Amino acid sequence: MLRDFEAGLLRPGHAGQDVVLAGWVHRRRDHGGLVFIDLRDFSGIVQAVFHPEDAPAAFEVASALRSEYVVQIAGQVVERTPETVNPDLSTGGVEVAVREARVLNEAETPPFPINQDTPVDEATRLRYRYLDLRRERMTANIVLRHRVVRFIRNYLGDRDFVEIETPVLGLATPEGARDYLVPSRIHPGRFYALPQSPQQWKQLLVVAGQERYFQIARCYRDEDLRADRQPEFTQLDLELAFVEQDDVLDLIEGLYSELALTEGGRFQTPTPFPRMTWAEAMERYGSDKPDLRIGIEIRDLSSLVEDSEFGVFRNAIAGGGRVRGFAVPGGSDTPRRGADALVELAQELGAGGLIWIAFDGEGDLGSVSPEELHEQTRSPAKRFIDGETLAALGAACGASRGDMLLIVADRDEVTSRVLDGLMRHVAEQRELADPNVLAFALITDFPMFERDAADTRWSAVHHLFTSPYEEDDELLETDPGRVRSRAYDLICNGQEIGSGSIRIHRRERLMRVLRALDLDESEAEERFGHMLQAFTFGAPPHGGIALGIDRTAALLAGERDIREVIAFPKTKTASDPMTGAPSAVEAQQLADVHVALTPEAQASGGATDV
RNA sequence: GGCCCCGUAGUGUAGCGGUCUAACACGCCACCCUGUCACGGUGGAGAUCGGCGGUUCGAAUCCGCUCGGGGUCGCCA
Repeated sequence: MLRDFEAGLLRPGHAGQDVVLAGWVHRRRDHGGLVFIDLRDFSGIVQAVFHPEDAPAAFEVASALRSEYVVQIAGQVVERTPETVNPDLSTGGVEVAVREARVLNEAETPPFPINQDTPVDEATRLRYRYLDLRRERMTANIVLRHRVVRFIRNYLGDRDFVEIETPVLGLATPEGARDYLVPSRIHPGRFYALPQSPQQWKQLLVVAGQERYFQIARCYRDEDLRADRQPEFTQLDLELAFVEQDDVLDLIEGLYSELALTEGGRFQTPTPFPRMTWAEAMERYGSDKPDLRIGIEIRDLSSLVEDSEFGVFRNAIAGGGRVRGFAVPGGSDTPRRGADALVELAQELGAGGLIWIAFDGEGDLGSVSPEELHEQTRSPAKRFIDGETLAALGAACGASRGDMLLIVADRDEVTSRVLDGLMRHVAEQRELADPNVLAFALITDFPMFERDAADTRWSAVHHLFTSPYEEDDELLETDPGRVRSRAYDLICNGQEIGSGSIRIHRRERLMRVLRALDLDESEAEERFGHMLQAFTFGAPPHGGIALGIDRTAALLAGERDIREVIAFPKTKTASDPMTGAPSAVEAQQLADVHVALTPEAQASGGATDV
């Protein structure tokens, strides 16, 4: 070994010991006649002192050191005098009096500071990712991610789960996300697809008698990216035989609450996790992944205004819609311009408009007469709404004076989307969500089907193998939109963390669902024949869930962007500025796999000639 | 694929038609400094303002295209 001790572990108890350390020059402080080096290794930082009298040769070396040089030093651990102790450093009680020093490698001046957490352009960070990862915050994030995965493996291993790998080269499927395709050399014109998730494999493993399967699985989707989306990402995938919905939910709640306790100690994590149906979540929050930290709920105000002379309200109700809204605590301080911006946001989200009602003053709404309340309230709809109604609307939303109501009148689908968007917006603006809280919840009973983008046919909300509620079975043929499924999500702080379901394990039932989706038998046979056949050989009832490891790690690291917990992420255009991937390939490589480029692809730099 | 934002020394920013011969901080280089720890002091080097084209007497600044990065909608069963 080039060292016999780690820098970050030195404590006053080691005083007097001779140690050899190796690491990077984190910072150099040259006092002319005395040089301090902060020596950094994976374990942390310790101060090394170079005295010209005590070790002239080492002092010479120290004078030549620069940031990120790699050095080896030998010297004695010395307890610092009280006035020179550095309380900000875990090793601040000691320093190393260097006797010998050796440069193991020199370093160019880094393109951005390694020794401080300053913002740096994302592309530059990725181009020098190995330097970016040297920074303390990133090092910690990567370690945290490791700890998260290790915790999961231990937790599930302790509960008799078996980790099983599934193929990366699989069958392409037309539905769902776009596949990453891999051409076959041996089979001209045929392609593998990289897995979007191990969904079918895990069900087949349960059919295979693996009653408790899990995998930390890499998944690939060729779709446009976001801050919380990468072309390749990692799921905790798991599946169990002979379980019902609550068994899976209990397992996930146990796993995540203990994970948060162990690796997210700086967060407050309320337990048990609230469970609510999709319908309840949509009613109370307008979202299937509400941020429960915000603490605001949507209320149905229709009955208060159904006789209103205000056309906006009356027409919405007459058209089968409702009037819904919520109170923004302290929101009456919103300036006119801010209110206009909210109206604009509501329209962008698809609403015809937005009624805002600002109750000025303070105290209960009832502390003044309805007439006075009306007078002290600002709202563009004021002349259509009398004082009593204002008070009633406010009361229904739990508002006091000083608050502001945001009200939308339309079909539920619209009011939910708009109010959810508005709620997130004002919560962000007003910092209503406590950053020190992890507010998990489990959402159940998702609808089974939704209209596809073109609104021409029904498509599965979760996936094809999700089990509908038996009691909704007759709706499969009559009213598919009302069929509820045994699908569930784990959410946290307004984000979906994972999603799963109890599966259909009988062939006839699967065929019935496929028929509801207008898939005929031969088509189904072609695409899912292996699954349909597997189900004929005694498939046990089963269910599972898949959870986003990247999001989980980001949440526990307090990071917004999953790129901060991925060692080598890709940019928004799914490229890697460091390696240059994806790249053109030699013409021969394409020929080997029987692939020809379109003229457009060639023009944009496709293959290179051999 | 649509919409929006960003691109100025190594890094982060300022400048937003002429006074820019482009400013500031950190970093870098040199010298000084024996107890600092975001050490301090003095001096210095470093950008033709992402690229191309246009408007203008004059462009970092305005316009178009393009490249790169980011956000968002679509998309992501």
